[in-house]
Amino acid sequence: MTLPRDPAPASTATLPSEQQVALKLWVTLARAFAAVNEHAMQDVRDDGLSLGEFAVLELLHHRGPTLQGDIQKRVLVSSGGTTFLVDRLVKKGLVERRDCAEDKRARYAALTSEGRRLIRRIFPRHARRITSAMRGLGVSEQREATRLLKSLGVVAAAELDSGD
Amino acid sequence: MTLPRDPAPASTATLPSEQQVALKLWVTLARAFAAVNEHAMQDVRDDGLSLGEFAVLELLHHRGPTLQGDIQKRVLVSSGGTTFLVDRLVKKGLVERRDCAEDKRARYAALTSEGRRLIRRIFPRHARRITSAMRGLGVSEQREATRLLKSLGVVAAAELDSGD
DNA sequence: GTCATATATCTCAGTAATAAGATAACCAGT
DNA sequence: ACTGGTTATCTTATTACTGAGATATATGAC
Repeated sequence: MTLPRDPAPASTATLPSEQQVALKLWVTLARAFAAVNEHAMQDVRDDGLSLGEFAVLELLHHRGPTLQGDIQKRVLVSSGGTTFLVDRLVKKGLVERRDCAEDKRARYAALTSEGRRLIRRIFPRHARRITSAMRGLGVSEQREATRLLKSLGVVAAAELDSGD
Repeated sequence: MTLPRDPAPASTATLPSEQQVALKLWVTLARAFAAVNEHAMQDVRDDGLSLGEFAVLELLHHRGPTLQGDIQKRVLVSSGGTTFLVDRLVKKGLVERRDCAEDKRARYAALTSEGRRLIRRIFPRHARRITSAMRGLGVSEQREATRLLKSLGVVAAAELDSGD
C-alpha cells in the first residue's frame, strides 16, 4: 500500500492558535503512523503479503470464519477491495470461501490449514515488530497515547458521515 | 489515496502485556489516522485534488519554489511519485517547473498565480476541517498527544533504516 | 584531465487498492 | 404472490502511486 501523504509542515503563523495546535498534531500523527506502518509492511512483505492481506489473515485467525461484509467493516476496505483481498488469499491457498446457510448472497472466508500455519508463525513476529516500533514511548505513555487517540479517532470518525 | 489497513483487533490474550499495549496503541493510532485522513481527503476532493497534490501545493505555498528532491523528502513520496504529482499539477496549470541555476540536473517546482489563488482559498478551509476533526481532544490534550506521538514517530522512523 | 561513484529527475511497468455498477438474493408491505 | 427497496458480493475500469532502472550531471580522488 502507499504511505500516507505527509501533511506539509505549514508555516501557519497567521492561523488561530487552536488551528496551529490541531495542524501540528495532524502532521505528527501522520508521520508517526507512516513510520510504524512501514515497520508493519516490512514485516509481512517477506512472506509475500500486503498489509491488507495480513489484516484479513489475522482477523480470520482470531475470529474464525467471517462473512466478507464483516471483513470489509473491520479491515476498513471497500467492498471490491474485500473481494480482491480474499481472491488473492484464495489463490495463495491461505483462505477458502464457504457458503452461508442463512443467506445465499453472503460468503464466509475461512483460513485453510496452510493459512493457519502461516499466521501462527508470523503473528508473534509481527507483534514483536510493532512493539519494537513503539518503543519511543514507555508502557504507561503508550497507554496514555491510546487513551487520547481513542477519543480523537472516535469523534473524527463520527463526524465523517455528517460531513464537515 | 488508499486508507491504511485497519490492524485487526486481535485477541492477543496470549501475548506479553507490553505487546498487548503496543498492539492496542497501533490499532488505535491507525484508526485515528484513517478517520482524520478521510476528513482531509474529503476536503480537497471537491477541488479535484488528491492529498498528494494538495500536499505539494501547500508546501510550495509556504516554502516557495522547491527542488523536486526536497518535495520528495518532505511530502514522503517516491522519486517517481514526485514527478507524477508535479506533472499533474503542471497539467492543471497550478504549478510550473523551473531550471536550477546551480545544478543542471535539478528542477524547481513553483506555484503559478492560479495555483497560488487556489491554495490561498482552500488552505484556511482545510485547516478548519482538520481542526474540527481533532475536536475529540481539547487543546491541551492535543498538545500532549503531539508530544507523545513525536517521540513515538521519531524513534519508529529512526529504526527503519536499521531494519527490525 | 580522467574516471569511478553518487545524485537529481524522469520513465514506465506494475501494484494495491477504489468506486461505480451489475446481479442475485433478501425482506417488508400490500 | 407481487413489488419495490435494500443488501452481499462480484466485476471492471480507473486511480494514485511504487520502485527499478535509465540518463544526464555533479563530485572527489588520483
